[in-house]
Order: sequence, then structure tokens, then C-alpha cells
Amino acid sequence: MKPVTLKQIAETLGISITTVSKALKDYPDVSKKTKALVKDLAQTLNYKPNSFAVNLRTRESKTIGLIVPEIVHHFFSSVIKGIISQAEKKGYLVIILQSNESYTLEKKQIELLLSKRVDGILISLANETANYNHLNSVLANETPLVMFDKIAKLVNCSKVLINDREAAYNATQHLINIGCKRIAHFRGPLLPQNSIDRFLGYKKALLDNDIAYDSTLVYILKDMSYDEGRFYAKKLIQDHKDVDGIFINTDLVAIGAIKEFNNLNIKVPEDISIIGFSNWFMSSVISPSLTTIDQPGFEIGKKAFKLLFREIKNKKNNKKINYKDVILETELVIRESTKTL
Amino acid sequence: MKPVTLKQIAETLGISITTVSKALKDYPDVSKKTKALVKDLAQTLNYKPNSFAVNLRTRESKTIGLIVPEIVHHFFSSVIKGIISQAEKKGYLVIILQSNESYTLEKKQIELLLSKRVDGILISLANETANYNHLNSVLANETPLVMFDKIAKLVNCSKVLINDREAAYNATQHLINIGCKRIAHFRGPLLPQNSIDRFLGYKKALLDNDIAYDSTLVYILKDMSYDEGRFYAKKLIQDHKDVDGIFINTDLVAIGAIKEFNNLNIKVPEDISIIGFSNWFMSSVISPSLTTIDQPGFEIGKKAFKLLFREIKNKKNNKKINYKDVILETELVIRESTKTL
DNA sequence: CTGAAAGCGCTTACAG
DNA sequence: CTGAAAGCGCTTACAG
Repeated sequence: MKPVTLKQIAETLGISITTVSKALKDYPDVSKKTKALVKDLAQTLNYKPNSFAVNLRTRESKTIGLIVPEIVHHFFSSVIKGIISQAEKKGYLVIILQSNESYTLEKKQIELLLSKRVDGILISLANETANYNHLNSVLANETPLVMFDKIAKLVNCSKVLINDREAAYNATQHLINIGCKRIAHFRGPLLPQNSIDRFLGYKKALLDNDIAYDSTLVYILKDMSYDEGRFYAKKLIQDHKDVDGIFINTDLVAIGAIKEFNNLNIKVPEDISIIGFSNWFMSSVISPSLTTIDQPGFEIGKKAFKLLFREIKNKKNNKKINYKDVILETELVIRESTKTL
Repeated sequence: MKPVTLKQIAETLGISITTVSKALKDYPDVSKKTKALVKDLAQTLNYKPNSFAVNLRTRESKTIGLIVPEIVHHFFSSVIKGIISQAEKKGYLVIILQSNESYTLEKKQIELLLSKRVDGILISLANETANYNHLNSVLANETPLVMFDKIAKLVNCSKVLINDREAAYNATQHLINIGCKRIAHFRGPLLPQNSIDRFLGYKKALLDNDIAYDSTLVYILKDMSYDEGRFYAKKLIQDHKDVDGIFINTDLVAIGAIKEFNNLNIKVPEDISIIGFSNWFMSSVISPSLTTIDQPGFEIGKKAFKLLFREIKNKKNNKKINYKDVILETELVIRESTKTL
């Protein structure tokens, strides 16, 4: 069953391909009668324009690319959902790639998307990524690019963010408010901007409250996994018996830490208060439930697509693109893993 | 910066487009010298074939479509990851769509993918889907189709599955082995094949052990959410004070039930043993941790893509496609939510 | 070993 | 209101 083409409709009706094409797209210069005839036949033959040909002619594919570090991850899957839902509304399809936190893979995937000529690219960077040439080549290629969550400050494009520094500050301040004196921080790797900012927020809160910053209380994690959470929870207790609070870069790690403390018979929050980051669903169902910063993944995804869409449109109309940083609100969600005031 | 074309390379080198095209693809009938010349220039100009033109000529896009009911879901995101990782190896890109368990949306998305002329489609059905015309139209369109997890028995295509009936049987048998006498079942909606099969496995285990089947112990859930788990846990206790075990269709619901029992001060597993299904990561970290059936999402995804790839290849070579059902192994993972033997 | 030509299926500027 | 023609950028059967 070969797909129906304009040519077939034209021949059947004894008119030209041009007219058929125009009729289907409701050009004003085609008679009503012809339009009706064409549309009817197209309908009965179940005509679908060959998108390959349309892409070639119009130079656009109505498809965007999305690269995330990891798909099986509450935050990123929420972002993906936000992006897809918004894209669908505007008639765009989304190709999804996973970088596995690898710079090499990320770079290859960018090239792949570029060679596929997607209309735009959405990306959250791999932890490893320190070189931005591949991103600049997207820009040089005049393909709209929007970064979210894990961004590179130096790349000149629109970004969707939260105020990591402020959120981390608030989290740490909350620990201080409930009486914590020795507050540790499990931070992410050195490169990603959000792990830098969260660290800086933590540090500033300490200083603003006249608590001496002690670098031995800061642990630099690598893969931000549940197991790392367990490992560093144990290590922290061995290194510092006097710790009474921890601000942890991400919920999954915090959940590992809570689990480890449960095992070691260290009471959360009585002995140690814990705050995570991101508000994974899981955090509300573990015991004790986790105090955390709610990070609106779905909204971030929606907003990121909206920005990208705007840039795609502007590009088509040869309008200048003005880059924009959008900062979304976060919220401290207080649960059982922190002492009450 | 306009993308480089074959024509430009040809003109620069003073040879024909044909030869350039052939040189780049290492046709044997082009001289080594010409090939070197062409490849060098293509390299320096950073030539990338226009995929729109290639698609139109070759009638394939090296892109497949994937429809899942929900993305923010441990099982499905694992499947997605499996599919993408395997697709990438074979040079295929994946467009992802989410049906939200809606038949109408699913149908529209199938049409969209068909009109985009993807090389193949992978799908896990929406709970609502009872009519398979849209799937048959994929087949009629000669687009390879593979279903996984939530499948329609009646559609004539390859499928990747687990043995739901057997897995449910084993789960129920385990409850019986540890001494449960009144075993309830929280099942999924009426239509999806896997909720039917899990129910049948449950029932058969009861009968094989001479335990009377009591339909009032079976609760039919709608959206399989955490909140539904809480709701029906409470209801179950009100309806049946003597229940001592529950086999629950999916982990998220089971986690809701455990949480509710914790709140109601009903001890799991002392008062009631609970078994879930799927082995979400979350299930290993809640208290008590959840006994469940491990369902290999990542493997299901990989296998589904492999089957689809085989069919795409066969179609291209005009070989007959022989449909295949692949059944993957599951495993009972015993944790704290069930009594010990 | 090289290249002219046809064609994939559309869209659109232009002529009538 | 209709249509001939050019062209998007490739691939490939065919001729030389």
C-alpha cells in the first residue's frame, strides 16, 4: 500500500498538482468548489503529506532535540513530561537523548541532532562538561538552543533556572533556625553550576549567622546516587561526631543518608536534621519523610520549550533573538527529617 | 551560515555531484585520489548531508516513535532508557509521546507518527484502549510495530512481555506459604491485559491451594496511584477485618497502602503482609521495604527495540516478517513487607 | 573511473 | 481562479 501523493489526487481530479496543494492549504486563490473536491478526495484516500518532502522544502522538521543526563530520575522525567506536553500543543515532536553525564556522548549527540537538522535543541548539561565548543557550534549553526537546570553561564543563550543559591541559603537558614550548630553539606561535583551555587548559598547562610565555615564539613560527591548518600553519611559520622544538621544537594542522596542513619541507629531528626533538594515523590513517603526544596520540574520543562519555541519563531521571521534567563520559584517543604522550631 | 551541500563541494573541486556523493559513501568505482580529495574538503567544510533530502530519497528517517502512558514512572522511564540506549547503537533516534492513559490521545499520536513517517513504532497501551483500529492501521501502513507491557493480544505484531499470570501466581503462592489465609488483591482497571493476567494468576494460586476465591476481596483500581493505594487500604480494613495478606498490582499503590497502614497503626507484615509488583527503586527504601516482583524495564525496552529493528530490516529487504512474542523473566524479591517463613 | 539525468514529493513565485 | 516550472539536496541506474 503505497502512500497517496498530491500527484495521484491531481490526476484523479484532472487538475494540477499546484492547485491540489493550494486547495489543501486553503489558499484564498482557489475556488470553493475545487477546494471541496480536493479535500473530499484527500479525505477518502487518507492523504497525508509526505513529511520528508515538506521538511526539505520548508527547511524545518517540526522536531526538536532534548538531551538530559539521565532519564530514570524523578526531576528529569518531570522536565521531559513538561517539554513534551508543551511541544505537542505547538505541533512539535521531541527526540530524546541521554548523555549519561558524559561529555563525549553529549558532544556526539549534539552533532547528531544538528545533522538531523532539528528545529531547536534543549539541554541540561552533563556533570563532566567543561568545554562548550559543541554548544557554541549549535549557535554558530543558527539552531535555537535553550539550556535548563544544569547550564553553562558562559554560553550565550536562553536559560531556565531556579535560584539555587537562594534556595540553598534558605535550606541552610532553616537548619540554623531550628538550632543546628554544626551543619555539613554534601555537594555535587565541582563543575556543574547548580552544585557550585548550592554550595555558595550554604556557605553564605553560615557566614550571615556568624557560624564559622568549616571546609571539612563539605563532602564532594561524584555520582549523586543513593549509595553515595549511604557512604558519606557513615563517613560523616566517623569524621565528625558533633554534626547536627546536613544540607544535601539532592534528594536521592539524602534518602540514602537517612537510610544509613536508620541502620546506624542515629535518629533523624533528633540527632541530625537533614534537608534534601528537588522534592522527589519518594521523599514524601520514606520514614522519616524528607524536608527538601521543591524544584518545579514540569514547569521548568514547559517554560524551556516555550522559550525555544519563541526563538524558533523569531528565527523564521528573521527577527533578532534576545536571550532571556527565566528563574522559577522554589519552596522549602518542611517534613519530618528536620526538628520543629 | 548556510549549510554546505554536495553541489558546493562538486563546484569547488570541479567534479560532478554524482562523484562527490559516491566518494563520500565509499563507492568502489571512485578513484582513491578523488575520494581523498572529496573527503578532505568535506571534512574542512564540515559537510553534513541534509537529512531531509536523504530521508526523501531513501524513504526512511532512522527515527522511530514511542508511545507510553506516563513518563514520570519508574517502570516506563526504565523502559525508555533501554529503548534509547539500544536505538542509539543502531543509529536510530526516538521520538517520545505520552498518552496519559487516554485512547483518544493515543490514537492521535499514532496518526501523527504515521504522518511523520517514522520507521517504526513502539507502544505500551493506554488503560482506556479497547479499540485497536489505530494499531491495525499502523500495520496496514506497513510500518513495523512492536508492543510491550500493556499489549493487545488481538493485534498481530511482535510483543515483549513478562509472564504476568505466573508472576502473580508466585506472589500469591508466597503469601500462602508464609501463612496468609485471607488474601486480598488490588487489581488494575478491567481492560489492560496485564491487570487481567495478574488477577488470573492470583485466583489460580488460591484455587490450587484450596482457598476459596472471594470476589469481595478483589478491588478494582482506576489510576493506580499512591493515593488510591491509601484509599483502598483503608477501605479494605473497614470491609474485612480478617485480611492478612494483599497482592497489589503495582508498587506505587502498594507503597500508598503501606503508608496508610502505618498511619492506622496496622503492622506490616505482622498484621498484614503485602506484595507489590514491578520493583520500583522506591520500594527498597521505604519502611517496611516492599516485597515485590521485579520487572526488568530496561531489558524490556532493549528487547522491544531489537525486535523492531529486526522488522525494519526485514521490511527493507522485502523479507517476510514473522511476529514473535518475547517473554522476559521476573523474580520475586522478598523484603520486609511480608512475614518470614 | 566519471557524470548527465531522473526522480523522491512537496511549495511557491510567477504567468496567464 | 488555474497551472507550468523551478527547486529543496540528495541517490542511483545507466551510459560512456
